Amino acid sequence: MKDIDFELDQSSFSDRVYNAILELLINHRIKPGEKLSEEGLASLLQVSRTPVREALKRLASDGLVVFYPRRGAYAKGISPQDITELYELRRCLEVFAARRAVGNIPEKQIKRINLMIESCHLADGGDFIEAELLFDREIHKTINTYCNNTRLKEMLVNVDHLAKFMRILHFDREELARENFAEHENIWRAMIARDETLMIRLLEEHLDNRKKCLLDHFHMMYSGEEAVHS
Amino acid sequence: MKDIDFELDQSSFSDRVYNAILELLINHRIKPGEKLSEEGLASLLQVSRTPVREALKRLASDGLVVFYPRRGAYAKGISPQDITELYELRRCLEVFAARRAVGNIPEKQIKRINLMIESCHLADGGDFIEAELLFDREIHKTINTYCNNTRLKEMLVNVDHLAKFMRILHFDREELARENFAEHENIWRAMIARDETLMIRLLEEHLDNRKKCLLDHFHMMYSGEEAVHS
DNA sequence: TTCTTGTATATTGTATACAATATTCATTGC
DNA sequence: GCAATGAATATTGTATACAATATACAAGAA
Repeated sequence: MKDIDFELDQSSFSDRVYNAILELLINHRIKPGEKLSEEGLASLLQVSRTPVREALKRLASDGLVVFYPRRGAYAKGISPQDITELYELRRCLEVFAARRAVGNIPEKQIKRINLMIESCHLADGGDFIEAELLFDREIHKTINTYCNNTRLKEMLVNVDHLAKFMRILHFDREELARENFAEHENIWRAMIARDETLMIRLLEEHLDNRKKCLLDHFHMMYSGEEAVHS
Repeated sequence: MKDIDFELDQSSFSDRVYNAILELLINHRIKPGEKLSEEGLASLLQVSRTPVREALKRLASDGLVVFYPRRGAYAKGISPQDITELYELRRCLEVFAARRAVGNIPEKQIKRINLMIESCHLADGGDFIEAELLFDREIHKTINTYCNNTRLKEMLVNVDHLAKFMRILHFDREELARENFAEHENIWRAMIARDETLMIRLLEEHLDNRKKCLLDHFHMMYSGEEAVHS
């Protein structure tokens, strides 16, 4: 008999704790600079310190957490320098990935995303924000899926997590979503038209805009201070 | 009184075990596909399983080790696909880093490297191989140091480890060193002349050559097989 | 008060213990 | 002989124990 794979949740405590803490960081339930006590997280998540420690070490590899010897783990502090560095790296990696993905995306996926764009055009207010988020995720997922490079995929996921973590606060969510959508739509149209040069230009502009936006917010919020809870 | 930092070896067992296993992998004392028993490494390195596990998890994040749930850690297997993917990623990251480093390198460091090039020209045989290795390391270290992007630096170190790990066997060490040297010297000259366009072209050619060289060796050694100890 | 200094407490880094799952290997049946 | 089965063994994943270090806080000196 062929091995019917029941696939009963292979994920370990370590993995689940990793994802849980990642969520806490990305949703800003844990803020930059905040201490991550092993015991505290262990009792919060109802496991022992061991899987918590493994998760924290992994998050440290990801760059979201910093370990100070014998003093424990802290959520990474964020400085304008960090934002600048991250977005420059992101630009490098995403442009590379997008170039590789162009011409690799199956017709079905193209249709799927075109439909999501339609939805955005039809929706408004809260619905638009929701629809735009789905479109945003899907376009990034598509580039990730079809760039055909395993390690690059991991790095893209990583910079994505870092970017989310650094997106500390946004005032006007709808305005942001509108800007994001306009930029993404243009990038997407260049992608499916296979106009690589245009796509790269638009993608670079997009990321530069997002970087600038983040930096402006950062400076407005923390003018004078060096870093957020460094 | 100013804090005179005695700096008495902050490194933990975890760190030292990590470096030890990394060495074993890079020097091919542990071969691709080989099992990495926690108990075995623990007794080899005279520590408990805990720091070994932390080191293995970190190496897994680095992509040098693969974990199979409840079955343990294995040195990553190598396929031509892996080599191709790595060198394409390396090209992306190193070109980016080199562009950022150009014009950032202090005069003193330029002189230092120029001297190392001199040494290579003067040396021959085993001495040349030795001198070329030093020059190779120094040029990469220089790009890493002056690219001014923390996360990028970590990624460069990572792809460098992966590249070393995949460099399974080389027959003619001197011929390889000569080729490497010629390419590196040209790249370096373009860098200090601040001819970015030429530098990028030479760097890309260099990495493509190294990739091809590795793939050729791989195919010669394992023609027919799918991967090395996958 | 403010700055030391010392002690109690808490937390980390590592070792060990233990339960759950893989692997090994001998035995059985074909 | 070879595949299937199952007990014995080994290894992993997680919990706990323990020693070393850091933190917090109280008492005393400047």
